[in-house]
Amino acid sequence: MRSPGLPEVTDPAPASAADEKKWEAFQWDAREDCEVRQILDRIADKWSLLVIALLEEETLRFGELARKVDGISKRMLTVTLRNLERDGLIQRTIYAEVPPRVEYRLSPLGCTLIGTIQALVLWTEEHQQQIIAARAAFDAQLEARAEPTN
Amino acid sequence: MRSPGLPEVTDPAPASAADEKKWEAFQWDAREDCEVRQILDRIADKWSLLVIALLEEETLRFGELARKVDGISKRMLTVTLRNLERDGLIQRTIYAEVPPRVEYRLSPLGCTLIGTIQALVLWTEEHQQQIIAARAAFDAQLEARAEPTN
DNA sequence: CAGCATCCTAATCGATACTG
DNA sequence: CAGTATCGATTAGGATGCTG
Repeated sequence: MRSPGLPEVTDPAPASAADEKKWEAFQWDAREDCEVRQILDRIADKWSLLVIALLEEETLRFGELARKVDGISKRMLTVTLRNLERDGLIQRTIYAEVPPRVEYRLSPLGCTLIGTIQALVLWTEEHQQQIIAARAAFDAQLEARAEPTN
Repeated sequence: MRSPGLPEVTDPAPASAADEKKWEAFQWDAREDCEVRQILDRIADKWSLLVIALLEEETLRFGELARKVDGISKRMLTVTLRNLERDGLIQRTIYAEVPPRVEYRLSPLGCTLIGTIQALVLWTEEHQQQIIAARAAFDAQLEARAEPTN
């Protein structure tokens, strides 16, 4: 399903960046195979946000990334980097040295994303206490409902 | 693993919203069980972004959401709505009527997210052509490399 | 060091049937 | 209408071993 080879461009001219208020129409929720949703899934996936955020600051090698992104496996790091590279968000530079060295950095396109990602992570950091509290309250409600006579 | 019951608050005082540049320290990439990453995974998941974006505009019923979010199953819509409700991002109102009616709307906390989500979706819409082109180029490279003599 | 291939488990998700 | 419960299929993802 994620086959290469450019799967049909349904919407040919959406890149008019000028109008900030295209939201009133709000037609992007339509089809499942809509490009926007596919791309959104990619950049918002479990590891991509992390990797982009890290590369936002500095160029990093594969091993450095592996160490910084705690919990990621070599396989998933490879997959994530490949996807981001395929989408043109990061650039991969191979240095022909004796111990192979490969560096990853944000591409110009990727750089246009950092503001948005910063905002998202910042929002999460600033509201995590509220969310944790909300979860606790919700779970308490559930338990109270589950064992009313206990 | 996603057990209820408030799983340990490691970071007790992060809600200082004033400093915009806490990014220089950049310590959020640390532990896998970090709250920020868990929350990020939740709101950035396949359906949550869609649902939040839809509720951003208007209050909607279960069936209306099901129709608007093309491709979602009843199960996933239920799961997504429950998660968002548990995180305190949406509010669920049950009307005791003959044909049951349940309405979902963004909570005040959820409303603080809409700007960020708008930005993310907007970015995707504005850059989708570039990404599609990057993918095509990347795939072409791969194929050229795979069959050099063919 | 970087990273691909393989195997295998665990989690996700969709379809269906049933309930208040 | 608005879900819940169950089951089977699909996929993501981790561990490991091998290559340039």
